[in-house]
Amino acid sequence: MDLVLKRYWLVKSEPDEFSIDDLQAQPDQTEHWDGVRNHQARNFMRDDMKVGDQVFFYHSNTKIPGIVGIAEVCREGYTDHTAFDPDDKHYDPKSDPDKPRWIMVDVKYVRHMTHTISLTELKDSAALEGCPLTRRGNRLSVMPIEPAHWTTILEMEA
DNA sequence: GCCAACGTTGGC
DNA sequence: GCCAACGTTGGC
Repeated sequence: MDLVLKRYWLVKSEPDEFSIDDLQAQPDQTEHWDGVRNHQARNFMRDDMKVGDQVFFYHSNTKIPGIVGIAEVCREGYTDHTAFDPDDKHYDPKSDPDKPRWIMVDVKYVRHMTHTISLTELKDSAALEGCPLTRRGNRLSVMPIEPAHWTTILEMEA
């Protein structure tokens, strides 16, 4: 067995587009995380996200933005086919099927948080200082979470 | 390669 | 709806 440290992540979604409830409602509670069109976020999915990694599910652009649940990676990076579909919202005419530039992973629902850990609470936590999420002006839709921060956030649930 | 203009994200 | 913070694009 590989002795690999489990990694932790956070992914953002607008609940109007795709919420934690939507993920739970999938037939196998699994969905591909398509539509990421940012290179840094893409690189995380392509290079670093491994099956079994734990993922915070974050709702953005909503009344109370914050962490609403947990998912886990169940398939590692592969071509995001939506980039080739002219009818798709995230169509990228410059993406060549022979040389795909966009990548997605599959995530599986694990559970809801007992309550939303709001962005306000996250910002107020001294232990989370320096976390990419609470950094000003952060727009990354996929970001790594340090193990210590993961634990801190879980403790905020209680 | 610089940088202004423009588009998007996302909190408020 | 506003606007700050970025990322991307395109002229030069």
